Amino acid sequence: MKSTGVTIADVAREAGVSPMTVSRALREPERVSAKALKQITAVVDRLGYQPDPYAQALAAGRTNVIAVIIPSVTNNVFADVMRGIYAIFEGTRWQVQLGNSRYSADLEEALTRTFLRQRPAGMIVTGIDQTAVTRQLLADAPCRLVQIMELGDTPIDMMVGFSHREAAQDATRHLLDRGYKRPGFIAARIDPRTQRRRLGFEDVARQSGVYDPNRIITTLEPSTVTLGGRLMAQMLEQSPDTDSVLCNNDDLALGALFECQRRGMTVPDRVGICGFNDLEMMAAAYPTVTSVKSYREEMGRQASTMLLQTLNDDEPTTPIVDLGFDIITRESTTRTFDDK
Amino acid sequence: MKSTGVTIADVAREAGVSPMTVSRALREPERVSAKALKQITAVVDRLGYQPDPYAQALAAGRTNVIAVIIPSVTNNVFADVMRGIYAIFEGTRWQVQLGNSRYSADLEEALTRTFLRQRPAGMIVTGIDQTAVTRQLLADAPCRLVQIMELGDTPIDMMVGFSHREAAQDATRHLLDRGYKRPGFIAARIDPRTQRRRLGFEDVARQSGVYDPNRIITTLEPSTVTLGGRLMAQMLEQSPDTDSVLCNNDDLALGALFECQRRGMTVPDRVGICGFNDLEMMAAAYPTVTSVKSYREEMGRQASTMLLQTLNDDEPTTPIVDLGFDIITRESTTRTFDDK
DNA sequence: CTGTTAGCGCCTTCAA
DNA sequence: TTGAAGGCGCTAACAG
Repeated sequence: MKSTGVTIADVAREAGVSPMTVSRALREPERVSAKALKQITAVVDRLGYQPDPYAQALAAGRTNVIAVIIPSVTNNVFADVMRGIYAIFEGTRWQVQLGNSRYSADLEEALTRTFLRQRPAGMIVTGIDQTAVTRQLLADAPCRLVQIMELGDTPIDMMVGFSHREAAQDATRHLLDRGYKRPGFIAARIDPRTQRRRLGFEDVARQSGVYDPNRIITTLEPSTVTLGGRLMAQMLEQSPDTDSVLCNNDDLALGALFECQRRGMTVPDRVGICGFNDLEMMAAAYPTVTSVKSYREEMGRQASTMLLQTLNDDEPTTPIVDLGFDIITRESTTRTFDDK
Repeated sequence: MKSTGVTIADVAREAGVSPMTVSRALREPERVSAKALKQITAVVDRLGYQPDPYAQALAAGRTNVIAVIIPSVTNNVFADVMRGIYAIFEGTRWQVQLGNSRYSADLEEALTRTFLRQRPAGMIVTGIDQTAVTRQLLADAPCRLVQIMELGDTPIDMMVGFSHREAAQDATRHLLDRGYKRPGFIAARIDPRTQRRRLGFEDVARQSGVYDPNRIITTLEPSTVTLGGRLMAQMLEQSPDTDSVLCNNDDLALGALFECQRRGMTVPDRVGICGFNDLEMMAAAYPTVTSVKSYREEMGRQASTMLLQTLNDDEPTTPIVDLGFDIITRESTTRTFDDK
């Protein structure tokens, strides 16, 4: 079975040059005479020649594949990151290939193997908690790599992210600064970043003398809005005096918000809610909730830009980029029709 | 640059057979003697041999790529579909490759070309509104194809979806059945499916004599929760007596819900809200809103299953599968602390 | 059941 | 600036 049928040899014949010249004309046009180039370009257009990526990969020993591994395709957070990545590679000669590790280190290892076998031109992977084997595979890989989402002291190569622990610290401080005295923490889908956020919460809660393990509720279930409601309900039942919650993400925060409304508890007066990521919907929520803004699309863009630089034999100015975060508070108008 | 370094020739040498036998052992183990198979398997494991996918593609003239084209990577709807697709192809020898057409028919055409050049083993594309050129490309493609999301009379090959127009008709009828008299329709990101939903709304509104163009608000902007709030506000200003809205999707519906709360309008008493897709969050929303449930993950699974059947030289029982939809109403408890 | 032969389409290397 | 030779790693097609 042929590909499109038209090969580099066809073009060469029609253009009256050797296949090699066509190959060059396509990849290094400046190393081909203007005359031949023009000739070849015309024939390529006329015949609709398209290089076979597999033959290219086989012959050249390298590819135009940018392998990206993320833990979830349904999570908005990674969808935003991917948007940033696609934005940068769009229109370039590089092809983004997505792998979904489904929050499993083992699956990630298998995926890494699969990808590496394709000799990608570059890789983007999520987080810093790869298995030792995966880390080794990546370190030995004959391509450049960016770890995204988090920061750490031992980057495999390059890194773009922010400190989830610090972000959670700041968010907790923010709650305390706003006058809340008994903050809680709810989290689902315990991945490494969730853990670090919990640590950040605990850091500040302890420092401030408001730490209470009964106000920390976590579960391994995947995050959903519904689950946010359930966890909030559980919180209010086991620690009824909880006056605020830091939620591990915005889905949980939204669920918590709905649960408060269901119970007729005013937000943010009776209960303050702080989410994480500041997804678009948080800006529209009413009553208003706070959230920790992460720069996800920018993270994808930054990582891709750095990778692109290395692909052009250019080093990025810094191998580690901290994108930071922001606590976003919105006008906290209480509902005018308050409950008793 | 070598791939892993170890090739089929290395395995063959170590196992004392010809490369061809190794190749066979890997792809059609039953056509190789038990002894040779065992021998080869051992060597493969010991050397960590991994076939080079590019060499395979080049030599065999076909690939293990399943090309998928969707219009958005950030839209939850497609994330769910993708989850279904990944679920089916996970663990098989097929590799899913995702393309993002960003709601552009031109980009879709370019993407189709790019994918086709890779001789995919199968394709999944979104919708039925491809350009004539794209349709032709797909029709001529040397692989099987499933169109998803919608149904139509002229499938290119196979099809899995549901009727958006009928769904919107039913949803509108549902609002009227619940006693609402002045339903509106809001939509953003006018894609073909959105158009069909609007038609469905208009069908029933006209039939029932409640059609009013001032209660139809659409915009080309992408859907967001914030935008849902804005459109709802606009609706209530230009047609203050609107008593219900069919929203083109759940993001808009959520925004509309928040806007109603901001204005102190009770849902569903003063205003009924119906979304589209029934995303997970809709189950948790309070006050409750109705939504048209679409079977997105199932759609991905069904499409993939059908494709898989054809890849195994098996025809699916039907080339066109209607997955239908459901109107999901939740216990519509009004808030007990009502406003004036 | 196994091996031989001959490419797949392109690119690297080297020589002209 | 151009071309010839050779091979990337694998697999069809055919013999044996």
